[in-house]
Amino acid sequence: MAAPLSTALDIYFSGHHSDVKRTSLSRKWLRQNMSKKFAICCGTSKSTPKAHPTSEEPGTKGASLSEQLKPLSNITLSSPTTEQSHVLSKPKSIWVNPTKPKRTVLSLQRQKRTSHSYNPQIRDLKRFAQKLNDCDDSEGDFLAALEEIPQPLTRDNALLVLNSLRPWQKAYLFFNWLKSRNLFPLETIFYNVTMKSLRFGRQFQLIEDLANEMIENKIELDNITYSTIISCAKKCNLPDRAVHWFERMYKTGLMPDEVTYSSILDVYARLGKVEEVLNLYERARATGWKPDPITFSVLGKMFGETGDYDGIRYVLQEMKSLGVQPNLVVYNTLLEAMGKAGKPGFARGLFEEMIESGITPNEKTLTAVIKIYGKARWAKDALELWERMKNNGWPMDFILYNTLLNMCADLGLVEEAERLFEEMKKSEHSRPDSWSCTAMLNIYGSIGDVELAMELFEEMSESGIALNVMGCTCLIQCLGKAMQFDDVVRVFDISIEKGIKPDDRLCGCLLSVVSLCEKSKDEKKVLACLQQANPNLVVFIKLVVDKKTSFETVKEEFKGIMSNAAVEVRRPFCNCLIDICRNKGLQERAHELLYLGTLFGLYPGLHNKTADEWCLDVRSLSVGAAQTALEEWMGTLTRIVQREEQLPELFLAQTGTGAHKFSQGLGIAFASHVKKLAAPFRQREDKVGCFVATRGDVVSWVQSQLPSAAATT
DNA sequence: TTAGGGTTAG
Repeated sequence: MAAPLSTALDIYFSGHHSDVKRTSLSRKWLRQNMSKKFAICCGTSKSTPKAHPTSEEPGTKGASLSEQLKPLSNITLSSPTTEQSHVLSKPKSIWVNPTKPKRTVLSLQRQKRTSHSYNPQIRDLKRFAQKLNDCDDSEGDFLAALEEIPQPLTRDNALLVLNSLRPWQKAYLFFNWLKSRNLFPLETIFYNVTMKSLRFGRQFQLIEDLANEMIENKIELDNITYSTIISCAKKCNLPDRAVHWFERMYKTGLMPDEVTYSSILDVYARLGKVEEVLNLYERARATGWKPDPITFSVLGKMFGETGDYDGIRYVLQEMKSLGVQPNLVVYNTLLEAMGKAGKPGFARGLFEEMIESGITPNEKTLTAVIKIYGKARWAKDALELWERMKNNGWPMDFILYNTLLNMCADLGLVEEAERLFEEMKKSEHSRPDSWSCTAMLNIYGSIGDVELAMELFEEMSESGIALNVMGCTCLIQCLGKAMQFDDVVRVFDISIEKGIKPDDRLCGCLLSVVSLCEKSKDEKKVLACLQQANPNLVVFIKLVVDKKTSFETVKEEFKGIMSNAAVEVRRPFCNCLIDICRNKGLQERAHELLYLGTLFGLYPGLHNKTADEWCLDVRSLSVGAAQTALEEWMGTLTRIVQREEQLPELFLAQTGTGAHKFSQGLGIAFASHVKKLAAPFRQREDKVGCFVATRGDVVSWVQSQLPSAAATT
């Protein structure tokens, strides 16, 4: 039988592929169709999958709600099956009768809470509940204290007490006591209140036990029950259980209201199932639902997680077209999302719009915006905002303090950071912690001030602030650059002793320190550290620096090392390995490594070609890797000239000015290598870190390198 | 927490 709830949307959205193309397609589709009252065709295939409806939705009349909803839970929520992929691969143009109302997927009415009348005993009961809260946690003491309960213990009185008990253990004990006394039937609300308490204690198993008990005793589970179960599963990082209960809800014929619905949207969003979220969202919208700001916050966060700028704009556009005014949380979420999508300009606009609308930013807003300005290196905007924060007395907390410190590190604002750090020391609620110290170590590392970095390191152990893995990395990097290898080893050993677990970034840092060692005794010491952190990496280094190792072996092992490393450290790993080889005069191996790095996609955008201009962009390369890339490029150009193939008018090599104002070494080293190779590039005066050559320059350079060729022309 | 959903740090 045809799936009753199926519409064009079922076929279009039933896929479980989360690739970007489909997601953006879905959204595009959503954008175009949201306001239309009927579904339109969405496929071109001529064949009709039997399992799906064509122009009608047959078989829905008289079907139970549970049956009607089955396809939704099966098609939308469960894992993909061959049948579904079949459906997906053969979409069919279909029309849905516009006069037929959309089948609902959520109840537009939020579940009403029962109102209770004023309880004249409220003061006595509150006092009694307080006494229970104050008594010892042991079951015996609690039950003894219960003997003094004000009489009579009516349903309402019991509920009031249950609601006032905390922590969860006491509420749970009281609930079980009520059950054993059998004074009155324990209806849904008693379970809901108890579950709420259990949720605070993250006791998902107990909540699930209670839910099963309700089912067994035929006590109705309502929207509040389900949303409590789902949000607890989410809190306990058990998305599968959240989905399970959501599906069960449909199967039993209970329609979720918007609270339950947005809660499950959030579950899917956190699982990264963008398409499912959009599917559910669209379906609900199509039945006339006007989502509230919480839903938009969920969507905004989801798009932020994938840095999906179009998605964020879609959320804004939806809110605008539905006349939903963003609240503080929505603004915060969208600002955060804009940051993740790398759109500082739009974030700034949104922030100003928020202020304009009369909303006062809180700590989270300011943390998001300061972070964005810092990462974008917008010093002017960051400092202006900081000033505004002070002038307006906007709220600060220690996360915001630490974010300001990180911003200072990003912008190289050393004095400002030091002032702020001192201010934190004097403050009552925002004393420096590991994060603050890490930011300072980062700053001292960036300006290469080993003394200040080590001073802070000692100060930390005196004041009992633990060094974390990132602080350790910053400090070791700083010591390495200062060639203080014994201190590198000392800091590393202390860190391990104190229980720091080395991560890939720390390994990358140690690897870069290895590349700085000039004496073999230093190299040995640092390699011994690396041996503890990542023995495989040490094995690989030995293999690579051994001339006898074949390229095929290097390639195989390279693959293993890189696939085991976090994505963000793969390129730095490769850069350092190239540096190590070059330092040992193993140029050929360095070229092989650069080739492998390129092969495995670690250097996207290294070469950029247009008809008029070829560009070598070495901005993300280390000195050795950049030199290797330049040699490689000159070799390629030589071959092209010799073969008399087409060349563009202009050649460009970019080193950039260094991502950080303290790291400008690459341009200098590159320039000297250009000179050494007598390559025809000259540094542009108007643009630092940019080297240019014309076609004529390159051709004559090649000819000068090949005297015999020059003689014949 | 006063029966249920959303937002801050390398």
